[in-house]
Amino acid sequence: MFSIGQLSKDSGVKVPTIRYYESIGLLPEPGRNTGNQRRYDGAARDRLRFIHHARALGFAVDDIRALIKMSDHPERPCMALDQIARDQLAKTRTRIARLQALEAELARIVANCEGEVVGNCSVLAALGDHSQCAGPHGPTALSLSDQGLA
Amino acid sequence: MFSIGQLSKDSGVKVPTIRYYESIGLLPEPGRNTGNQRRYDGAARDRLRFIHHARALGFAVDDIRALIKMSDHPERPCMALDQIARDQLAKTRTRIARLQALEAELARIVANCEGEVVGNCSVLAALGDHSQCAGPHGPTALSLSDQGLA
DNA sequence: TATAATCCCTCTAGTGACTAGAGCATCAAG
DNA sequence: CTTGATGCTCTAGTCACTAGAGGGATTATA
Repeated sequence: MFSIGQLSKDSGVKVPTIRYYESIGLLPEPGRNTGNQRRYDGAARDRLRFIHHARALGFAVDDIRALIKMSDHPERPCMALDQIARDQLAKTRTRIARLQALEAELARIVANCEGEVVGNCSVLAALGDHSQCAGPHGPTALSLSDQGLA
Repeated sequence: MFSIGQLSKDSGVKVPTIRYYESIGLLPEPGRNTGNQRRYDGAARDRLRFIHHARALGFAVDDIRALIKMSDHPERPCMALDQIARDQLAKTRTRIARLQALEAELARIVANCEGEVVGNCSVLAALGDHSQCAGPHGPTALSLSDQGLA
């Protein structure tokens, strides 16, 4: 049995984040010692590592909740589980593609700058005039929230 | 002079978002008609388009604020302005690189699945055991907020 | 045993960039 | 003059944390 600080070091998850995970039901409530401090066991550490790894791979908390729920039924087929992972892979690829389009556009904008004054700066001009864009970020092609920015 | 709804259509920015931009000082407060409704002119539309385009390229609101401020001094050198754009390009490239590392890891995890039951699912195993990872998302290599997830 | 440093507790509020909804006022068309 | 769309303000919610206040508990050292 160990303290929340020890668990934090073992797992790489910050102390407030561990408490946050408990508050949203990702981690079960642990036991307490006589001084009301949380005391964890190896199972808690394993689950927290699982959560941390999944978050590091970009899974949403809701996905992780679903993964944990499924892991409680080891006899069932794992199709739904794999599907969550495949969806995450697809989301990641979509994000990469969109960011690459932005990268190309930004590179074009930056390349045109000739280091003069603001008044005739090509960067400002490019930002102000959407029609100069060759890339795929037309008014409807990209939603901001899909860029991983929101 | 046109209404906020018309401005929204012209710019591709939703009505509540326009009001939000005004509330945080990105857009100047427009005039009102006798019924207290906002009335915009072409300059407002141009500025909103500028903001929209910059957001679509991933610039943070604070960056956009800085860009707008600089555009008020057309006689100054545009170095600082270009630097913001170059920083954005660098950020975008960093995000792409990190997402590509995640993509590789996810692809590896998903590829190992043989479609059986949850109990021996390789996806769960891979998520639970960080040490299986070949990629660069070690415990300290990636912070979650740097993935564009936060 | 006393004390100091470190750790832990709960609770509230803040982050970024919006989005949703309540409850009401105004406008444009027929 | 009515009706439906549009507009107004204000509050609260989103996501996944993070920061801070104001205290209590534990542990290491003197």
